[in-house]
Amino acid sequence: MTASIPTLASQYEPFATEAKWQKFWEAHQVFKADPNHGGEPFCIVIPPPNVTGSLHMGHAFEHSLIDALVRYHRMAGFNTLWLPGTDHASIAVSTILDRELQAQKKNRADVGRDAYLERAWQWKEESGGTIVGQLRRLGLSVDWTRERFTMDEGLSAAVLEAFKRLYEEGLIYRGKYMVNWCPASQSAVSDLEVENKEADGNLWHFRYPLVDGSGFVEVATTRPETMLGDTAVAVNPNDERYKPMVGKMVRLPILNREIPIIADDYVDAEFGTGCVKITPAHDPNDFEMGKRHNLPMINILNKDGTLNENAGEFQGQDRFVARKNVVQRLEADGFLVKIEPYKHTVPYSDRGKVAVEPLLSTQWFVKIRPLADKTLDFLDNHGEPNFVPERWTKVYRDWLVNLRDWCISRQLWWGHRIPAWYVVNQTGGSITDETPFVVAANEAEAWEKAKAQFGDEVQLEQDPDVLDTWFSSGLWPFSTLGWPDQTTDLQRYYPNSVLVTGFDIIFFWVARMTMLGSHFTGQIPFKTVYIHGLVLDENGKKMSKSANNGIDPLILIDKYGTDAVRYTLVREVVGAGQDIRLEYNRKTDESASVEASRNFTNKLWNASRFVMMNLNGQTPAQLGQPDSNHLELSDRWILSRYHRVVQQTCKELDNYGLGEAAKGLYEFFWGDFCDWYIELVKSRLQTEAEPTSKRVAQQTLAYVLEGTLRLLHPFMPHITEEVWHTLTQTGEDQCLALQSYPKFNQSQIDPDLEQQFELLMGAIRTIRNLRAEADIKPGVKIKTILETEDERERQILTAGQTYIQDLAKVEQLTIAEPVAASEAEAAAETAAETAAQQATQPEVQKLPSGQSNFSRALAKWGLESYRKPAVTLLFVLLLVILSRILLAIIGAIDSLPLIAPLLKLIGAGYTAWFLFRFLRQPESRSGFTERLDAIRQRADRNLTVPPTSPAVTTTASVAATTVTPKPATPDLAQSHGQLYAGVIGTVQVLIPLAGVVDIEGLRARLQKELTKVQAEIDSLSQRLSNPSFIDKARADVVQNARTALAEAEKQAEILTDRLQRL
RNA sequence: GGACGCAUAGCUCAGUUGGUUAGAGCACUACGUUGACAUCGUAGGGGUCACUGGUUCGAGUCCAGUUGUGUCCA
Repeated sequence: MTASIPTLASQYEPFATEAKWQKFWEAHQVFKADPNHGGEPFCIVIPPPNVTGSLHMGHAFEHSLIDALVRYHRMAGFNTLWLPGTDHASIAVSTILDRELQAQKKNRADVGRDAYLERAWQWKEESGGTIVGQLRRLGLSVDWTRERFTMDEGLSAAVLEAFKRLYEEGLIYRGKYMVNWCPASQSAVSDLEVENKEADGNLWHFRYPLVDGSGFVEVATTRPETMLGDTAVAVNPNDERYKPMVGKMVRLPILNREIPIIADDYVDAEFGTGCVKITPAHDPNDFEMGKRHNLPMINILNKDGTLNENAGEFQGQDRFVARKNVVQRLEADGFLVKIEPYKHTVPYSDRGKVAVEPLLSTQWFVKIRPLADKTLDFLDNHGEPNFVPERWTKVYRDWLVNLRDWCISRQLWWGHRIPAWYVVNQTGGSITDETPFVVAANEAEAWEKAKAQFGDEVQLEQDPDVLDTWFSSGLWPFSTLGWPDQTTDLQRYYPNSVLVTGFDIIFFWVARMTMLGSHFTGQIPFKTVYIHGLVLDENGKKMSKSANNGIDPLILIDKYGTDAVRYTLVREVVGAGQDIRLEYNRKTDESASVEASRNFTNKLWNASRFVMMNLNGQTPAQLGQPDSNHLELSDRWILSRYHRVVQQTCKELDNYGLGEAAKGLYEFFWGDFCDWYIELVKSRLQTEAEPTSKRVAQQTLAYVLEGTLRLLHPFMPHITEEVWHTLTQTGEDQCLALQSYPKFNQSQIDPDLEQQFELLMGAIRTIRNLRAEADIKPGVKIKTILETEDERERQILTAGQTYIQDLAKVEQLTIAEPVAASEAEAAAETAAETAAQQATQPEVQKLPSGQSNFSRALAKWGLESYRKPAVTLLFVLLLVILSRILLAIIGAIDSLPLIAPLLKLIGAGYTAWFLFRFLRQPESRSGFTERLDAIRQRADRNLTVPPTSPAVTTTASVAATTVTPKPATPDLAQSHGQLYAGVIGTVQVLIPLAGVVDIEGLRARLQKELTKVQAEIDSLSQRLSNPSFIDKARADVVQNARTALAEAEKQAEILTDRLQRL
């Protein structure tokens, strides 16, 4: 595949690119896992989205995180599988279909089970198709050949097998218990599908008369209509007030049923009147009490929430209508004591959005304790699974400890039908609570079992109910891999490596998987559980359907591109588990944070364009790795930064620091690579540039860009794939997604070098700052003097002088040792006197002590590579000859009286002129050291050295229009009018200005800086004068403080000096 | 009522085992269209680190409490 040529477009256009690579990856089965390949397995199963419509931002977020992890591990050499699929979502889909029927004034029964299921499958095809399309649009690196659905053939077989085994082991039972009844879906729901909401209600107080006529007891309730099902009144056995009444009977108003007063520890004597009405069929606590005291359990509700025949005159009324009527009747009969407003929590059905009723009914349950205990054992004794962040372990554990038996039957049609067949001929042809049944993996087996048990004449009917969806999703990590068969996939990829999911699902799903997984496979289904936060809306609210504040990821993808959206979501993550907030403008469908990511993709695109435009059509492979023998300062710096970011990125990714990794790459690429390195190498890429230097720059650019594309690939797969193909010119046989992830090379990381580079960048920033302050036009080239007493700083600045000149637009750069203050003053005073002499007698300042030092510095900075021995030799020879001739001439005419001084002067002047004329010829970096040598030789041999100027002048090499040696600072100040000044480290930055200078502005700026520095000096010296600090703090901390103080004092000195001169 | 988070620049958030003068992106101000990028560049302004107390030579960071806010559980 030929990638488009990026030089054509100056803006990245994501849509064609994304579609292209999504198609490519899938067509070439790039992500198809091969269990027979080598490599440590890395497997993640997708948390299957419900087939209830479309994906929301939470899915996009979760999938972006998973894909980053998966792509990273694949590139890092793991045998990687990411298995996609969807969940049938029994209740959710049923709710949708029931509403659809309701709109047609029909119900489930009207259409029949078969037609209903046909419609359900049709819905699944539509919604599942939408979702799978959206997954593709996200560019996920899933293995589509292994796509699963919770109700497909294999998974259904796994569900039946699991049910059968649990039943045979006595871990599934059928019984009549209190369940949460949802009148909307007319099904039982599990504890988890109930949401408790606080509501303003009332506490109704009633009087129940004692049968013996000795008075009343007063009870209170929030659900008055349940009194119709009361079968007792309970008090605390230790409650002195009621002790004499225990055992007596009261007459239940309206129904006139006689019910007993019982004593039970459960009753809180302090609450209300201390007397509690007991409705065993409609309250979980009352149910328990009812069992303890053998009370009758009277159900007063129909499945749809209306009252049944046990409600007497209220039969057929809706529960809320009946509530009013019951109260009215009690009031009329004189049993109502009072009504007080009361805040209480009401259980609501998560799906049906109506209040659920506790109801006694016959259901299927999983006996949870044995499963939970086994899972707890894995957690407590083996530390499995490992939660990231760790704090979720406690939530998970608490929940496992407090679990109650799990109601798994749902009175719905869409789902896995419970594999129990009732022998209905035993109970008159219909299913009752007492009908015997057989559990089997299929109907044939059921017949076989039933016949064996009940004879050949059996009549069977399968349980009409289906299983809770979580029963099948609890098997997902292994059922998708082929369980119960011992498939190659199962052996290779189970247990999974990581489960990535939201904390809201720990209870629903994670615990189900660990319980079922540990039971059926003897292993926790995943090593690590990575819990991420939620995507909050622009107001920090949880996105939900009911609040209607969801954001469709596709709207943002259409606007900014998939990579931008994915990158935004991942980048927002901090640590792990924290919620992320997505900026979003609902009026314009714009998001500032996604726009920032889009800009980043564009930056990546354009920087890559720049690099490719400057490689002369060569690929990174053709260019080869950066030639270590010819690396320049900036090359070694960016390579050091690059390897550092490789190291950091891998470390972060290994520890689930996805957001940090993404941010680190952003900063490296935009900051280090684009803002600094590319700017630094621009001059080396010109056609007239020195070929070796140019080639090394190209090699380094290509190498770092190619590596960065790999690093970024897990976060922005499409654009990196596109650019990588163009850059490397590889065909269809390869793709970035399957390249290896970069590995860092410790030997390339040079902290010392990076620190030195900080000084250079600081100097550049300071000069730019001064330029801006002094209102110097961006295009204007200026003169700049950098002064520092620190020889090392001078060396660093000298080594990077072309960088300073290039990036700060400096035409003439002087790096010098400052003169002492007293000397400066003296020099300033005598400036006028010496002016004439200076005008006629060019001066060259003394070079820094010892050339050998300087040479070593050059060697250290890698500049020695630019020495051209032959040229040097030739040059030195020329100088020697020239000197000899000059000396000979001078010597010859020296004998003549009076003329000697004049000739000496002329000779010196001529020498200088000649040298500079000559020096201008071979101007290039290679002439750098030679020129220094020349200046030094000349200074040593022929010229007088002004005693007041012990400074070095290293004039600009390439861009200099003049190489006239500059006088030392004070004189320069005199000759140039005013100086604009700043400080970085202990380097004084001076910019001579010809025109009018805003003295006050400069003074204010210097003063501000001085105040800041002074504050630091105060703080540091205070600390250092504290004996206990010196005593107790770590030695390096003390040393750092001393160094910092010294530097601050130097800065203060420089700034004070400057202020005085104004 | 219990548990777990969060509180740092106008906004969204970083800030490693306590150690220089607390950072980034967005927004804002000024200048700039120099042949990668205006979806850009350069520079700048902007913070009593929620509050109170404690530990420490030293606290945004650790401890206790208070306030505000969010989530889960009951």
